[in-house]
Amino acid sequence: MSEAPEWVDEHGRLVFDVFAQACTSRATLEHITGRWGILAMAALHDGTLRFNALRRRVSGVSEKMLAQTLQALERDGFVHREAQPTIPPKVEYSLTPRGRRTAALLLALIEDVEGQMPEVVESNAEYDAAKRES
Amino acid sequence: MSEAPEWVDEHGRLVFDVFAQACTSRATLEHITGRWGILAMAALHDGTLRFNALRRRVSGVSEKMLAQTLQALERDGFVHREAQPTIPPKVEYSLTPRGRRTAALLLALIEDVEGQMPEVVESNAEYDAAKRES
DNA sequence: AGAGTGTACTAACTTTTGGAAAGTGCAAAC
DNA sequence: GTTTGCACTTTCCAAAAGTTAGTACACTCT
Repeated sequence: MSEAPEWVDEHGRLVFDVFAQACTSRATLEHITGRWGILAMAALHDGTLRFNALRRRVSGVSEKMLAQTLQALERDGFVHREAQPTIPPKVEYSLTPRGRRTAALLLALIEDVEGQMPEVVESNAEYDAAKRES
Repeated sequence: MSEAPEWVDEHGRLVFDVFAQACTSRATLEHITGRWGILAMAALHDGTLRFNALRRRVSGVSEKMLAQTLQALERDGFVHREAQPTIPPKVEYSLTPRGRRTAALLLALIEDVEGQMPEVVESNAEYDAAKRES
């Protein structure tokens, strides 16, 4: 049975490793942790959104980058795209079950970061002060 | 008592919001979720590493980007830098307690992604096939 | 009725960023 | 005594991101 998928080694373990330069998992990780990926995923965790609604929620994205980001996430199976061929067009984006699981982790991360921002701001000030006097 | 810090609103809630374009929390989030930030944090979660050891672990980083990434993480208080003024120089990087907490979330995310890579690869293939026939 | 706005993009162009290579200054190994 | 390693910084060019304009049509406002 040489039917075994290529992504397990001789011991049956997954061979994906983000620390390996050429591993495809690194690209996938970048899609979801990238500047806009993480925000798009988090925004969609609250529910389905249309393209421009998403664009307003993720303030600062350009249309080009949002489209590009969503295409990557759709290709990886995190996001579902449903287009109605009406005029004007209506396209709805939502998370797949897999995407929802991952988005939950991203939300936890976002909350962690927002929560420790006071310390981060203080840390920044100390670092800058220390460097200025050197 | 106008001693109240600027980062709480009139109801005592934190005002940091990564969805707001100008919020400093967005920059901080990018430092840890950026291409190299997440890998550096994850690598340091296993223990203290020197600059070049870290560079070997995070395969593919240029020296410039690793230095830049570590400086941002140190400034934000996620990473501690300890330099011994010997010749040749010896600089050790480790996570701060705060950094360790955040790194744990990043590790969970990395494991989640590595674990679903088989589905991702399949999803990629379907997406590409669907697009090719259109 | 004609102008303006909204929809979901793509294409062309410009600016910013990332990476590759070389420089630094000295010491230990070969 | 030449190569190697250390922890970076600087310079330069390619790649990525952002900005702007265009599409084709419908609905709203005046």
